[in-house]
Amino acid sequence: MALSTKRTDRRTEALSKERIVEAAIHILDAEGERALTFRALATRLATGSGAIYWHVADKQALLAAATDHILASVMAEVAERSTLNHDAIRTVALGMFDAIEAHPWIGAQLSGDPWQQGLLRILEGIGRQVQALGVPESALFNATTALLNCILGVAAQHAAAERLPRGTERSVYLAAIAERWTQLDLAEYPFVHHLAAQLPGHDDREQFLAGVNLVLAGIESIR
Amino acid sequence: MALSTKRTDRRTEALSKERIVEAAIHILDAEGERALTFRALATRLATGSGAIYWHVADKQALLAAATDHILASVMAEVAERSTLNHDAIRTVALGMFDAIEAHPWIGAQLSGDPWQQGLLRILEGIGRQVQALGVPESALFNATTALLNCILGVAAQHAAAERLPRGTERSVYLAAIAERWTQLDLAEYPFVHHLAAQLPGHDDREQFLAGVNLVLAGIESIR
DNA sequence: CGCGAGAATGGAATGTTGTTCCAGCGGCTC
DNA sequence: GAGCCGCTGGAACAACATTCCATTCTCGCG
Repeated sequence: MALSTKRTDRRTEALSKERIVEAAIHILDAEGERALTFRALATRLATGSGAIYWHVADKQALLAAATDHILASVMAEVAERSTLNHDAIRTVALGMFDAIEAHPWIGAQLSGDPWQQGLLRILEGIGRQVQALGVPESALFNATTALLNCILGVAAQHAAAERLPRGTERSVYLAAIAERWTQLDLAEYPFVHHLAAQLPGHDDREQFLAGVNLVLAGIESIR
Repeated sequence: MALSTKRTDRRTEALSKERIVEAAIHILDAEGERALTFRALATRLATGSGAIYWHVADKQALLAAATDHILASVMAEVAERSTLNHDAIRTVALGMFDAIEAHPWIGAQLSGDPWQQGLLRILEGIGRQVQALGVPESALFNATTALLNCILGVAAQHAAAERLPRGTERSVYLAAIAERWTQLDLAEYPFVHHLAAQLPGHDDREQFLAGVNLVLAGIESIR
């Protein structure tokens, strides 16, 4: 009986790539990117690091799998609210924005490896709509990657914020940046000074959407 | 005399932040990002790692300083060919593109920390021209960061290529990506398949410029 | 001229990390 | 039951960023 119980336990809690990825995501979300080590992961899964390596090639693959897991659910959710063209693009883009905001470590992953599996889902989702918009063949690639750049941009921004000590308030962070900007030489950096003033109280989501709209307007003009 | 000679030598080859940064850039350019370790740096400077730490806070600061060093020279060079508005923006942008292509490790640095000193130079350079373009106050920030996103996008792409084993041919790299794309499920990724066909023989610089032009066109439309 | 304080140096030591290695266990097939 | 194989857990390893410290060098002051 003891044996059978143990076996059941084993089966129930059997190690698998999926279970590993879920544990990794939990650590990443709860304690940040730096806290994800194979030791921490092994502890949380009550096993050794060697066992994890049997399921996952290396840390990069683990992070890629975790990112893909999140992005897949983003696209799945977005796919339900089926809209068309412009609105569809905005919906996908905002879905990405929210995902990156909720899991900032994705930002580092995406900007570090933009052609990884996960982003292809987004490329596909956006590209189809751009195509449906009637963009000429020759400009398809450029228009789609321009939209992707908006996403990579916000990803980079959140990746930077992610590296901060845990629990830093967003407003404090923005204030610190504005502070640094205003300390620059006014004669040399007049424009940056100008921007610093409106940096606090700045809405990321709005900026992101404005960027997307700008690109969409540009696409309209070449259609 | 021996003493004086030794002292002179010391003076000539005295360690300084500048000399350290130059050595770091040399290693980064010659052997890639992964090769830049404090050991390698100490060896190249014929000193110990402790001495380096006296001049540089940590590795992040070193990379930031190296990046800033390059970006400063980019802006200096661009400033000479003084043009206006659209052309000035394109000139700055292309200068950045060329810099990232020549020193791909900058890509990783920029996308990892988009608000670092170095990028502010670019922000300033582009922002002024956007302002001169007559963009309304409320859209200034958004328009400028949208242009920056194009640069961050190409930075991320080169950062990914940088991580590859040394000496990988660009065409081979592109072919490998196209190969991966065509192996995706055609039903699920029709658009990616479509793009894969035109991925080899694809001109990065042109794509970059097209993205910038798209954003510029969008800016025109809200002016 | 000497001498002392602080700047600067070089290399050893420390603590983590990703990764590899291996001895063994459990279930499966003959 | 014997033997193989997928899988496990944890020890061992190499590399790294960073810290520490004993020593040397420089320069200004008495």
